[in-house]
Amino acid sequence: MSLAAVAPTATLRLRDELRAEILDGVLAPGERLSAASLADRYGTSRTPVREALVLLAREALVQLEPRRGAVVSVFDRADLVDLYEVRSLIEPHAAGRAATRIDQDDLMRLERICDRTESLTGFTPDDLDSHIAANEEFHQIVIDAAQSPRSAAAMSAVVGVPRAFRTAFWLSPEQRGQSLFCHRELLRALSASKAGLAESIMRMHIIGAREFLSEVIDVRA
Amino acid sequence: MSLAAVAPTATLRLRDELRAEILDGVLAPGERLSAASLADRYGTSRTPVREALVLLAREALVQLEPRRGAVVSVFDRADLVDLYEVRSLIEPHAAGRAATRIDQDDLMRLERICDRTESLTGFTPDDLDSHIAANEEFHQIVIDAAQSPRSAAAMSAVVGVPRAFRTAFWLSPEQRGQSLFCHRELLRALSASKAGLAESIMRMHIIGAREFLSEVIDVRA
DNA sequence: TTGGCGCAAATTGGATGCAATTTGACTAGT
DNA sequence: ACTAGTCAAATTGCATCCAATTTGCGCCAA
Repeated sequence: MSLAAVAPTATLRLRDELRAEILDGVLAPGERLSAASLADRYGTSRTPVREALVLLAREALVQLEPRRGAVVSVFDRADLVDLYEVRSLIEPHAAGRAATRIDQDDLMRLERICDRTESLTGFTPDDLDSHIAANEEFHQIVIDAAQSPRSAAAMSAVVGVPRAFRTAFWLSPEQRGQSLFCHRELLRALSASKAGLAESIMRMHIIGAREFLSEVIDVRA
Repeated sequence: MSLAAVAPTATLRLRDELRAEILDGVLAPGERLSAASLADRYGTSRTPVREALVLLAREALVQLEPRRGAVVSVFDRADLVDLYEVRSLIEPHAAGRAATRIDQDDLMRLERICDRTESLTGFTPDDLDSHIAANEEFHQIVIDAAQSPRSAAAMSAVVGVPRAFRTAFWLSPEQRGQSLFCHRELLRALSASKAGLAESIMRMHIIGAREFLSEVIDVRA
């Protein structure tokens, strides 16, 4: 019966929920995460909590010291720039590979995402969420299409931008326009199997986002 | 009192031991890893075994399917090329950053490693191990010196070359020479804070290794 | 003989219990 | 008043226990 959505384990659910809460700022940077209280909060025992924390430590979202528990990682401007620098290495590479490997089905999915994004003209919280989700979906499809397990692994160890920054990004009409433009151009390059072009577009896309976010933070700080 | 080597937890010891055994081929690719038997084998309970497996899954050394346990990942030529392609993105970047950030102490450690490597002229198992260990130490120092947590995280999600390949590499006198040459040149570039040069040397170093290993595998297959 | 069904054994994921370490508050001494 | 020392409470890491799912063997029928 179809793709049989296997019941996700409590560990994975907790990992996703905790990641969301950390990125949303519900769990503040520097906050200590006691396994017992988290287990209580989510209605599970400490075992899956511990395993989820181990996973999040690999994503650099929490820091885990032996015998001393976990604290939510702080995320400052240097981290953001660092993160985008690594993304600007891996994702263009993935886009280039994807150009010669992506299938028609994924191309259509990318196009639908572009169409969906274009129709979102408002700035309501719902629209923001849709933008963010669509963007993540788009990038994930490209990474998967690259068929490079190590690229995917490296990316998953690196992503994790606090929602505050993502929101700032999508609140800018100019960034929305640029992002959609890049996605459309990337789609064309991928459709035409133009690896070098796809790589370049992705690099511009990522570095552009980095520059914008970097400025936004500067203004705030 | 020094860096107080905190007692590593059983989880981390198991992670390291299992990783070593997987890379050494003691645990064969495709082999099913039952938590109970591993716990028995290492004299612990299943809890730390499970946590170690979760960690190794993030390094792509095992594959973990919910409710169905873990199997040792297979590692073929495509994996090796994929791995080195990602390394060739991240490590040169790290080397470039390290050039303007590394301190005198680390430079001296790198130099000592080069000296140590140069004195290893034999091809005994011990010498091979020393080569492999020295090489890993060298690269790790550079990555740490880059002071880029995301680069370090991305690398740790990507490394893990089966010992058979590493051995093949260091059994080649030509590769030994090239490797030492690259390390010495990299050391000079880092000492002179020449970021672009350091990056280029590292890129050549990684891609060179990839080409050699790729050929070796072709011959075998 | 071969294919499908069913039940038992094995195995996983999660909960709980326990010893060891850490935390942090209180006391005592300067 | 402030620092050092001590001891109890909290918390971690690991072992063990239990329910739920998967695996694999045996049986039966075609």
